[in-house]
Amino acid sequence: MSSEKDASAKQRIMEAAIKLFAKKSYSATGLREIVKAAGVSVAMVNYHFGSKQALLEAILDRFFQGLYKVAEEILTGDDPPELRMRRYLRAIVGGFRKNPDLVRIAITELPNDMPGIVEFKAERVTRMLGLVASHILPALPEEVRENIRLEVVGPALVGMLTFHFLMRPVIQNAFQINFDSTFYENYADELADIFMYGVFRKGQA
Amino acid sequence: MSSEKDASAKQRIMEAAIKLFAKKSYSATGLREIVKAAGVSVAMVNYHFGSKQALLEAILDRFFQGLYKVAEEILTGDDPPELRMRRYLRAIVGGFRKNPDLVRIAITELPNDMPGIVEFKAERVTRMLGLVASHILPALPEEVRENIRLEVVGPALVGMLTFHFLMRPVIQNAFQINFDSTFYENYADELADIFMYGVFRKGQA
DNA sequence: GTCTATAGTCCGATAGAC
DNA sequence: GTCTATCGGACTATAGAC
Repeated sequence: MSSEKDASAKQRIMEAAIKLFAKKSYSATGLREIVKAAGVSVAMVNYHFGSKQALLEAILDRFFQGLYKVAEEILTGDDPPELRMRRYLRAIVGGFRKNPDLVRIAITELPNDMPGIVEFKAERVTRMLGLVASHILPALPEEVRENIRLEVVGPALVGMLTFHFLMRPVIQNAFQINFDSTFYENYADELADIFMYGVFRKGQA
Repeated sequence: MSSEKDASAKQRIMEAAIKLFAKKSYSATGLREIVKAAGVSVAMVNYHFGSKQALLEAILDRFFQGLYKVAEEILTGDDPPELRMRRYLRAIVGGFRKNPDLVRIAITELPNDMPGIVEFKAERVTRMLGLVASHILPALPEEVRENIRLEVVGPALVGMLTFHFLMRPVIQNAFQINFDSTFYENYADELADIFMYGVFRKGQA
């Protein structure tokens, strides 16, 4: 249990699948490719996860569990909503940086019409946006709140946050830059500024 | 040539492929499914497009050609940059509304590592963001411009604009709303406000 | 828990007739 | 331009041995 090489077969399958799904998409990745990278046999996927689709659901679940956790830790409290929102965006960006593959998979695979996945994903997205809305909206002044359509602002924010990680290879190629820690030093705050000034019309903290 | 039923086989293949790629993704859609919907035989895809991948490239091309056209028509001129930018966002949203399937395909398929597609997509994205930047940035006041990192603001804007169309079925399910013309009446301006106040720190026009 | 072997289906591409 | 037939391979899932 000391190194990743000792990780359980189940864990190794999931790690390999995350890498491959992010790189080539869920449906373009074969089970053979996943188990080869994980060093196990095809039968292990169905033994440990039940099916290829259940493996994808387990991966998406990991992504959303992380989001819920951050939301519940950071959005609560009595600090001004702008401050809590800014901390939240920093935490989200930090989490995305650590797991860009999960972001890619969540964004590219969620919209697809796979039977049984539709309800699954709607439930998770609802819960996610609901957490943010319930903690932040009530603390905003009336005149700001009445001009916000949550069903417009929510998806816009998520798009703003995720698109960079979704398209990172393309953006990197297009701008010829390295996404090192210098790039990310003020990244979350630049996005937070856009959102704060754009939606709340104020950006301090 | 009067109705869509009379459209050429090539056109019918492309229309069917757009619907299916948007619904199920490129790699989850088989040629047999496409040609069945188009009322032709499998051989016609390779005859008219060369390969399944070339069909996808033709679809992505249609999407980007539309974007270039809008950019060149609307971004040019001597009006204040805020005004041109707002008109541009309105036009983009209008175009996306007419072809939500194309947006879905472009966003979900662009990041995938398909050999030969990588250079293709990087070239198009570069050209797209370059058009916007070259028409708008020079007209902005120095103190605004120096605080903008194009490689941050560009993708954030694209994410904000596309995410709604990418996730429309999920959002619809989550918020239990209809995306009718009432929903879209002020939609583009709400996004434009976020962008204007967020990035330019002013939102008139 | 892990394997091998295989069942049964579907894939993209093309040859060749019309 | 359009078709049918078919090739060779890859797919997911599972049965059964250890």
